[in-house]
Amino acid sequence: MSNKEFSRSEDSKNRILLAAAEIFSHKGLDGARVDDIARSAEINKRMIYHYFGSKENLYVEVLRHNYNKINDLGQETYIPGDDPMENAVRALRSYFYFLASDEQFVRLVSWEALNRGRFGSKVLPQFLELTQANLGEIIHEGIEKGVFRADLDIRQVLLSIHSLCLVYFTRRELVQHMWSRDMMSEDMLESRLQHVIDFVFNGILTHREDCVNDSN
Amino acid sequence: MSNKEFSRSEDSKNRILLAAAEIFSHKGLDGARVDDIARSAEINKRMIYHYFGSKENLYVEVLRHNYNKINDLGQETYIPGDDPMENAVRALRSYFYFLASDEQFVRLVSWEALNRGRFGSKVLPQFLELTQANLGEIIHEGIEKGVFRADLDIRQVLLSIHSLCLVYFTRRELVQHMWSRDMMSEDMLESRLQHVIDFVFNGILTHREDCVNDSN
Amino acid sequence: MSNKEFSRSEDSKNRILLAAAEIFSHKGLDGARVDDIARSAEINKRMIYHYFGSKENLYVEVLRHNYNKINDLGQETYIPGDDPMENAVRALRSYFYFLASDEQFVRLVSWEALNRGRFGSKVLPQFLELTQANLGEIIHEGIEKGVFRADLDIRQVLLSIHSLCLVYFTRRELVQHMWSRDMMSEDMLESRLQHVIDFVFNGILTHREDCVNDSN
Amino acid sequence: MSNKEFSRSEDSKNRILLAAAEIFSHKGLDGARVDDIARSAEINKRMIYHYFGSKENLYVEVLRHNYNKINDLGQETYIPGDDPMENAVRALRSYFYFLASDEQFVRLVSWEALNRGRFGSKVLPQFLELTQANLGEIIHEGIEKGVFRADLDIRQVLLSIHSLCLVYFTRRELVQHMWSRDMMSEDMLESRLQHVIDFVFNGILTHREDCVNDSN
DNA sequence: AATGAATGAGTATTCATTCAT
DNA sequence: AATGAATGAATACTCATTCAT
Repeated sequence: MSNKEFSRSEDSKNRILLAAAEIFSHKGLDGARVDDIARSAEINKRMIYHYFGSKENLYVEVLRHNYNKINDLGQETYIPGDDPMENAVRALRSYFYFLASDEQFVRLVSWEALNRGRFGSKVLPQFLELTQANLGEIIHEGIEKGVFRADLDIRQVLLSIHSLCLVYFTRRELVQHMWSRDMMSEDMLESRLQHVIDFVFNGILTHREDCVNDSN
Repeated sequence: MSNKEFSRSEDSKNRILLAAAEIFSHKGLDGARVDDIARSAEINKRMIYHYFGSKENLYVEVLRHNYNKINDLGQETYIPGDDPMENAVRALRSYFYFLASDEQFVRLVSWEALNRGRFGSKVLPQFLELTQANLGEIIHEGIEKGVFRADLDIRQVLLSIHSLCLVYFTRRELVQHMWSRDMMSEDMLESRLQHVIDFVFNGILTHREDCVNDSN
Repeated sequence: MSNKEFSRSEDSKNRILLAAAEIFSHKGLDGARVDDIARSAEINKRMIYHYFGSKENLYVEVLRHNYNKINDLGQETYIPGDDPMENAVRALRSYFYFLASDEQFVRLVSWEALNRGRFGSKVLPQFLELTQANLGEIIHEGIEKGVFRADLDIRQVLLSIHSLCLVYFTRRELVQHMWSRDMMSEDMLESRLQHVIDFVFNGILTHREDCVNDSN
Repeated sequence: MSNKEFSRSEDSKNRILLAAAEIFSHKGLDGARVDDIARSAEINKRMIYHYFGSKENLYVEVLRHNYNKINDLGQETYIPGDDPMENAVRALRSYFYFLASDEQFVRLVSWEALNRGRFGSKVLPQFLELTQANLGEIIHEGIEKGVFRADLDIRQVLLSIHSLCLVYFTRRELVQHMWSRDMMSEDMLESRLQHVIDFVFNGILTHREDCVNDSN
């Protein structure tokens, strides 16, 4: 009984976690209601306390579960000997589409930022590090190989790339309202990504193009 | 008699607004407590309802009050005949330091984004437009004068610039934890701004510099 | 100054009383709001406390003021030597139209009944006595003259007449809904009154008619 | 298991309803306090909101519950072929003693009348109709059989009978004060009922009984 | 392992009343 | 005589959590 793939209890616990993740991501810790989570998980409220002890604790578990998603990310995009630019583009694309695909993650991370890590940040590993360790190395390599400018502060660059990807999703509603386009359509996603890549490599000044165009 | 500098009631209303802004910005709408606001404003809770009707309404007024801050911003930085780059740098600097100086604004806007404009976005003008109308025109002008690349999608550029400035503040805690420096110190602020400016104009690729160097 | 017809203060006091009467009559003591009364009287709330001391006290004054209206009633309808039936009809008509004309009175008296005289009945004279002292004597006289049945319990008759008139007004809404006619129109009022008179004198049995018809 | 006589929740819900009925009937919607109801029902206040949603809603349920009592009334008093007068007396007696036995009902209905059906009348069927459909038919039948006068407006008669019964209870306190007798004693109740019956059938004029044409 | 019912401490909101001028 | 601003105590309603089974 206990060694089925998923015991009944594992299943319940999971249902709670998924329902909670969804609701916390939409409403935040303070806005979420334990009753709503229970209803959405189709489970008795009491079970939440049985498995997780408290709302706060459940929230932390939801965070942990989401932060783990990052581990699945980006490792496979790095091809050791390859051109740093190629590697960077792959990493960037991988990160961008990860954010695009997982609204829940993006929102949870944002709530957490606003709550100044009331819970998550103290208990959990800093996810930014995880995210960008990879990209950090690529850039470092690119600088060493002379492909990227030597005067760059890698941390600033990482933060900037992070920003360029993230805000497209965190301010989606507002921007959507201004652009009146479906910002999550394939087209729009891809053009944002292209813009970001271009922006990261070229900036906005004209004379660049003279140099870069031919190599492009 | 009634038009003294500030009537007593104006003063009370203001105290409430300021206290509320501070608390809402820290805890969000759901996390804030009316009692805390009253205590912080050193006023009877009843007056909050007298002047604002409800917690929600008070929140909307706080948003309105904050969004208005943008109007005071950036207009004076634009010098008509000047070099678009100079104008852009000034606008960027002005926006960056506005965000740096007003944590409250940054946080309120972020809560609002997460709440998908539960209140603000319906009632209030889209603040992003206001913010960047200015910068938008500068870039447009820059493109026409051939200073900026003609193939730019201005909206994407605006969003990118917005992102590069904003995230430094919205993720301050997390980044601070990684960089272990006081991110709000004059030094750090200025180097972030320099990075952003440089990033916007030059991107990260090496060869640019070769072209740009002479003009630099 | 103080011996004008109505000093300013008298006027304010009156405005409060009238506004309060209207609001108490509509919403009852518990449902009425001091703020509403002040607003309706176009006076500062503080004045209510100045003149009346408390909401409860104001309510009592409103009751007193209304109960006094009864004094203006019915005395003039009684013609000493006249046929008791004529006198009774006149008294009945007078009472019925008094109720018809003064919804406020009817409602206040009804609230008071439901509140089991939480205030009014202990402080104020029993208005039923006042109302019907007159009619009581007429019936008494009618019995002595052999016009009315000798076996009547006058108190029961008075209560019955009172009921027949009153309920038409106290249940107006409900009845109106069933009858779908404007129950306060001249027509409807008069036919109710005629019914009551007829009912009081004749009851509903047929055989009466044999006797009465021809004389009619 | 779940269909025991009364599940625990049914029992709680019922306790709330009964306590609320009692308190609402005494104090009205505005005068009643949710805390009092909870205390009286010996239950946690929260359960009131769990089962009924709001004070107002609970009030409506109390009304519904009370209005339903009418359904249990009067049907069995009607004997098809019987003398209309007998049937009428039975119906009248049944209604009169129903009111006598259920102060709660009488008071709730009265509050509702004063509140002009703020809630009840919109949500619930018109109870007057229900009450008197029965009596209405009896009178109709009586008229057809020539027992009751043909010129009667049945609706007026119904309202009159209603009035004669009702006011004895709605103005109980005031009348009691005047009559100084226990108006709810068996004796007094029965004599009021006899008076009403007599009054309805005979009115107050003398000649009727003898069929006294000549004195007219 | 699971559940329906219950709870106490909180939380927004309202109200009659009073203060300062 | 009058007012605008302020207050404390209540009041309706909510929420995370626990009890009994």
